[in-house]
Amino acid sequence: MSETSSGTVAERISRLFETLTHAERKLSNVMLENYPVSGLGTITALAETAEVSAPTVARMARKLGYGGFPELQTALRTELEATLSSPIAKHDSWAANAPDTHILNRFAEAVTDNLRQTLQQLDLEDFDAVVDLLSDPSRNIYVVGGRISRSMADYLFTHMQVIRDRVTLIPPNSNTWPHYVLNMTEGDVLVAFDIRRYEHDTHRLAEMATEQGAQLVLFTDQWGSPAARHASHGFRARIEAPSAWDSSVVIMFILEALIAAVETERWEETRDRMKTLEQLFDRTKLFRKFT
Amino acid sequence: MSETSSGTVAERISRLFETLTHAERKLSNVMLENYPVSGLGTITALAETAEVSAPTVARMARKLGYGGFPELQTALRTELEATLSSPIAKHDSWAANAPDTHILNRFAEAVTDNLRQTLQQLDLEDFDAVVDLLSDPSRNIYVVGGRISRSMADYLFTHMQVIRDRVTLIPPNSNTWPHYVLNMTEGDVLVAFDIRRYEHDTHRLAEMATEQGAQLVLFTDQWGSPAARHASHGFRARIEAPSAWDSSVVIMFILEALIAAVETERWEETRDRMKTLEQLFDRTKLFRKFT
DNA sequence: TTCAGAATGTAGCATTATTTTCAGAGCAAA
DNA sequence: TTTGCTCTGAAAATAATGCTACATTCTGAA
Repeated sequence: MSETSSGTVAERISRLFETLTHAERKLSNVMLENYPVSGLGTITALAETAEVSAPTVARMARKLGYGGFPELQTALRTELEATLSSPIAKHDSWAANAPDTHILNRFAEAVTDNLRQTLQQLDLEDFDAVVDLLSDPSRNIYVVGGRISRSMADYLFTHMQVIRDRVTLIPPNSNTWPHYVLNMTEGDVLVAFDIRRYEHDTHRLAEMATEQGAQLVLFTDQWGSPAARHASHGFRARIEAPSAWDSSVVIMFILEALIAAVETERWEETRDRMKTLEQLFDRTKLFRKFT
Repeated sequence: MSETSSGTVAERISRLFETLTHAERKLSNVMLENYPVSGLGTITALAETAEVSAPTVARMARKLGYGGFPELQTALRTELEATLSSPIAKHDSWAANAPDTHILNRFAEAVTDNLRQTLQQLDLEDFDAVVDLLSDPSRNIYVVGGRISRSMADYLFTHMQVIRDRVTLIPPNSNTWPHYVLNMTEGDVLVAFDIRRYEHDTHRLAEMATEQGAQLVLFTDQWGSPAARHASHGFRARIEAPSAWDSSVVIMFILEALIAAVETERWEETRDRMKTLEQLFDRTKLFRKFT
């Protein structure tokens, strides 16, 4: 079944993707992005959209097992006809060829529900306020996670570290926490993750930090962590999933939106820092060669 | 509102139908019959299907208010595009009370697009095969991430560690990697994350691991990492976001779905392990009290 | 760094599609 | 039947599309 010359255009692209070159991949993405309409215009139009040359498109058509671009177009039209004539069918399931009951589809359903519900009740003023806090270069930012949410904390830390100075990741081992609290002062920000099962230690840390005058930004689930009473700002994400575990996808989503917003807020500095970082990486690479 | 030059192609045809000539009516019927696909081929093909001449088709396009046949085709494609993308429920906006342009809404749009497109081209056989690999207790599992994707690796590791034995998280420092490769044997599994910018070291690790007989499961982006050539199974996630960074949300999604599937596969063992884990946590807590 | 080989784009050409021109067919009215 | 009109399609002219050959650029290995 792995023959080149069978299946829909999209399938063939996916199947051959590994063997495609840089320009061809760029083209593939454009074709799949607005499938199949983007492939129904002229070869020139498609080439321009994908920012590749027309011959590249023609070569790709060959690679996919068609005699040429027009032949590929005919295939697209045939597919489209079949799709349109079959009743609703369309977006019943997310993953193609998978039954609705496949874990991927059930997960997709759950996650988009979570996302919708979370956004519905998310307080925009809170969001913007947190962006301001995190953008303020005079504040120290501390990030801490729990047993599972540690990865989220880590993710936020990695990105914030690029964007700005004075960001600290507090390690998961709660023995060391007092040392960090010791350094917190009025106006500092503690970003904490506390998803069920809520961790007693996190609660304590929040308490101590706010007593030191730090502001608490709390990420929690729809039931709300007990630490919430100390929080100046909080995000309650829905985390339900068809699994024994909770889903962190929505949390990740909010994090990324936050990061993007902070980044925009301080774009000048961020850009400079990113540039410098690139250079430093290059030098590291060079350094390695001589080791 | 009865102007010729407005509305969809179908609407215009209906509106003008009475004024159309014999040959033009024959043509109209063909066009409406298999709308809009029949109009997307060449003018000659359409003419032949309708058993009229090509000039008739061109004249008709003019009558409908278009500059020529190609212009009519463009209109058809635009309509089609709108039709195909709208069933996916154009959410007016995700976050209540926020303008569409708020970063949260733009992000939500991008992420759901990413999710949809990723699932569309995701290979289910690959997915199921990876679930089998990760469920097989006789294999050692190694997990490794890059500079950013490290958090993803960490997240997977944390969960897999609960579910099963013999899971190792390879640290980000590539100096130590050979030590890990040394231990890999036939049938072991290396789960690697390589999102752009692709890291040369990761590529090398993949190479060495597969030479040792390990199977490579690779998470990458839509452009595909160079390490993919060594991969037995791969997931290509779309990572575009309205930000200077890429979005890891879809990767996280796939991870969670994988984890849920593996968990289901070996539910008996997982349940026992989770129960034991709970008890261990309780004892840790107790232990603390006396410290 | 240098070099070979692959990948990509440019330019021109062959092909195909579209439009225009024009002659003939059909039809209604005188 | 004739006349004049519109409609229609054949064929030529024009425009565009898509393909091939070749030059340039890029990439990766030595």
